[in-house]
This record gives sequence, structure tokens and C-alpha cells, in this order.
Amino acid sequence: MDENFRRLQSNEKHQSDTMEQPLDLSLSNTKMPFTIEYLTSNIPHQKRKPFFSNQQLPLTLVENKPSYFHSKLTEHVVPNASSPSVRTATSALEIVNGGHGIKNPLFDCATEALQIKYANSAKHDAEFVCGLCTKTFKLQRLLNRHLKNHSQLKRYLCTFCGKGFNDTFDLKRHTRTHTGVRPFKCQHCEKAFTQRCSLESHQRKVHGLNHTYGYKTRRNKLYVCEDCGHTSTDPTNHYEHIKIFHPYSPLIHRYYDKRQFKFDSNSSLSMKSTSDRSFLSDDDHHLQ
DNA sequence: CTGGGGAGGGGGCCC
DNA sequence: CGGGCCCCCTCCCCA
Repeated sequence: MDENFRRLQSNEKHQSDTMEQPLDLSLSNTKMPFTIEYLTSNIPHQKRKPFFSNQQLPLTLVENKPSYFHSKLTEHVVPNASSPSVRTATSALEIVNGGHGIKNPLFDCATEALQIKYANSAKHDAEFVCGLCTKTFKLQRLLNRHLKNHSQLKRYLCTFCGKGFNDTFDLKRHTRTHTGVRPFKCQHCEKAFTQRCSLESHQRKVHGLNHTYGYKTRRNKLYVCEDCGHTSTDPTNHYEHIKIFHPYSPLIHRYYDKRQFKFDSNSSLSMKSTSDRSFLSDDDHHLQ
């Protein structure tokens, strides 16, 4: 058993500041110099942190800890021409989470190396078994997602601090620690929280309120604007807010995605099918 | 010990 | 059917 496998099995926490030697994933254990080039510079958008434009910034990725990130990567990012000729260096970095995150260019190679080298998973009695921790799953995709938890390399990176996450929702949740967005406000005091569970815990412990939700019952969806902190329980209101105050938000073009907007049957927006192109703005048409 | 911040991991729906 | 996305529960850490 080699050192990497031992660390994976023991599920050691990643400490980026103390861990000098990255996992030997053979395809990604090298420093990869990237240069951020701003191919466009006049795209207006909300800015909360210092923002650098029209200049080249050195960005060296070591594991999933960039040496430097700025707060908004909304323009194209291309690898340095002098980058090593590995596969991930030949494609542009992908922006996620409304400009607050990027896809880790090292992730795919690392995943493949992990799965090929260590994940001797098997199917027993109609269940998929993880070869690293023996946990079982009823679906292959649940096992696949679980396998990523064993990797030290994360799929998405925060552009504020470089911390990595496997889920965009985890990244979005983490981003609130940088932006200060606290969508969940207590109705009985001035406190506000980044997570719903924190609010419910506060209300239970401080105000003695016990919610009546059953175990794992989904709460009413709260639409949160991660750019300014605006919240609404009404998807139409949320959509109008985005359209008016953040017209360059990628959410504008995802009104038909029910993971983003769950319009009820009475909503004027829900009456607009995706085939009703007259509903789209000029920009919407442009992006179709 | 308590309350709050933050994150890990799995369930479930939608694309 | 796999991946993306949102959500919940739970745990750990810290003041």
C-alpha cells in the first residue's frame, strides 16, 4: 500500500499550508503556470472587491490552491502559451458561480487517475460498493459522486480564496463568507445567517421556537441574489430583480431552468413556454 | 456549556 | 442514465 492510498483510506484532512507534497496523481503533480488574459474589458457588472482589468496576472495552480486569485473572473481566461503540454492546459478555464468560482483545470485528470488507480469498486447484491471505504449505494452515480469525496482535488475553486469544493452549491454557500450575503433573517431579532439551518438553530435555541417540519422535509424555497443579498420567496419577484439590477447575470438566461426558477402556474412568467420567443429580450435572442 | 460560522456528505429533482 | 444543482442533517471549531 503506497502513501497516497493510505492517506485516502485514512481520510486525512487536506491542509494546504502544511502539505508540501501533493498527491502523486501522475497527471497533475506538477505546477502549471497560467496567465489570465482579459480578452474583453468593458463588461459592466457589480464589483465588491478590488478588481484588476486590462492586465496579465500570474496564476500558478499548485494542487487546488492558486497562488493568486482576484475577486471576479468574468472575462475569458486562457492558459499561458508556455504552459506544459498537458491536456488541461490546452483548454480555457471555465467560470462558474456567477464569476465567484472556476472549474479546477486539474480535476478531471485527477479523477481519472483516482478511479483507475484506487477505486476498485464493485457491485454486490444490486448495490454499488466503494472500494475505499466500503460504503454502499443504490445507484452508480451516487457512488461516482461519493468517490470524488475521497479526492483531495476539488472540482470548483473559490476565486476569493482558492478553496475547493465538489459541489457548486457548496461553493455558493462558501462564497457568502466573502460577500457577506446573509439571506436567512430572524423575524424576532436583528440576526441574519448564511444558512437556513443556522437560522433554525438560532430560533430554536434563542427564541425557543421549534419548527414543525418533518425530518428532511424541504422548506419553502428562498430566492437569493448572491450579488447584492436581495431575497424573495416569489420567483417572479426574484427574476424581475435580477433583470433590473443585474442585467448581465447569467441567471437571466436560465429562467426556464426549474432548478433556478420554480414559477407557479399562475405566474405570468410560467405562462411563457420556451417556444414563446417573443418573451425573450434582445440579449436573450442573441444567446439562443 | 452555549450559540454561531462553516463545511462534509447524502437525498432527490431536473436537465 | 449521468451530471448539475439545491437542499437537509450533521458535525466540528471557535469565541
